Amino acid sequence: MLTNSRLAYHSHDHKRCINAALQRAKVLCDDNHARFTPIREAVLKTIWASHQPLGAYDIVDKMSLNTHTGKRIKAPTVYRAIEFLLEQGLVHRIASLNAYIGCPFPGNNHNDYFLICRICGSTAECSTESLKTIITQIAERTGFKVESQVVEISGLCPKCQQGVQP
Amino acid sequence: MLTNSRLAYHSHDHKRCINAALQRAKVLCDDNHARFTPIREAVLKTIWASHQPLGAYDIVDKMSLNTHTGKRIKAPTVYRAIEFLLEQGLVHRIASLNAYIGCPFPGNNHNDYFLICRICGSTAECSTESLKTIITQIAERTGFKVESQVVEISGLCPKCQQGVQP
DNA sequence: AATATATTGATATAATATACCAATATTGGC
DNA sequence: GCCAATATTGGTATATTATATCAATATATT
Repeated sequence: MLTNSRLAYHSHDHKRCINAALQRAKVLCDDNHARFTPIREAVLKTIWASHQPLGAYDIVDKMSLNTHTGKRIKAPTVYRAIEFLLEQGLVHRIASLNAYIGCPFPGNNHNDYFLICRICGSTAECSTESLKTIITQIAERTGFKVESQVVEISGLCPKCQQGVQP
Repeated sequence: MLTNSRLAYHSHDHKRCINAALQRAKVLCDDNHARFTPIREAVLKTIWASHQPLGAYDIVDKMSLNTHTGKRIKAPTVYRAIEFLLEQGLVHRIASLNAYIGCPFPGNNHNDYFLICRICGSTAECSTESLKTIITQIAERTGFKVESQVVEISGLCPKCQQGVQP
């Protein structure tokens, strides 16, 4: 099983997460002959600022702060960057939150699901064949052909179970 | 495993689904000392008009048509009814579609997931311990405590796999 | 019947997402 | 390098989904 839950739910040097994500993104886009433009990079960096999913307008706000100029980045620009990043598998949409989170292992076939802490919001991604297998088996018993899955688990992360304030 | 996939994906007398759902709702609300008012009943009936999840504003539109008066039902009224029906477990929200669907077996503990046909939109609900068990096991390996789950599977229903137009 | 509580009506507005067209930047063929 | 084709971004408007608020009405409780 692949997961970033140790990073998502425990203290760590998050700058390394960000740098690694940006580095991976560069390589992956290069491989795909896709253009990793400054705006797309900035949006990805903003999303990776934490392990908590970020709404599109949160991204708009954070990026507008960072420009230090009068120019505000507009929603369509951010949504277009998100669309690109989703296509490249660099971010995921969390449907139950209307929010976006960086993918810690892009390029993998996405049998993934998310663990979303109800208290601190930190979200880990997990990827495992076994869940996909079970889902496919159950679905196919009814004659349904699985194409994609949205699996979002809400609950308490290890820290928040202990009453540790984030 | 509990599922309504046979009804959702095959020809049947849908009036019976509607009547059964409304009847179950009456009983369940009665048991819970919750008021199954005319508006709540009308919203539930509208949602049960098909096996396809319905957006809140679709419900608004359909109900306004049905009144035959000048009075349009307004969004907040519908959302309040939906909120009530969600609390009673009579309908579910499909997060990936921002839409609502009737629960075919309310009162059960909800380890459920949804099979959503990409073509015709028809959606079946399934409930099985095994999925919940797997999810809980995988999550707890990382120290995460599961509270609730959103599992929405997209793909092709039996009919649409055969190119049958809905 | 009188009061408290719950529900609905009505308006406004928040939050999320997309359509559209013009302007600019980048790529690929020559 | 230059030009045309394509992709990206800027900017405005608007669609879609959801909630806040307060008044009016209906129901339940005593």
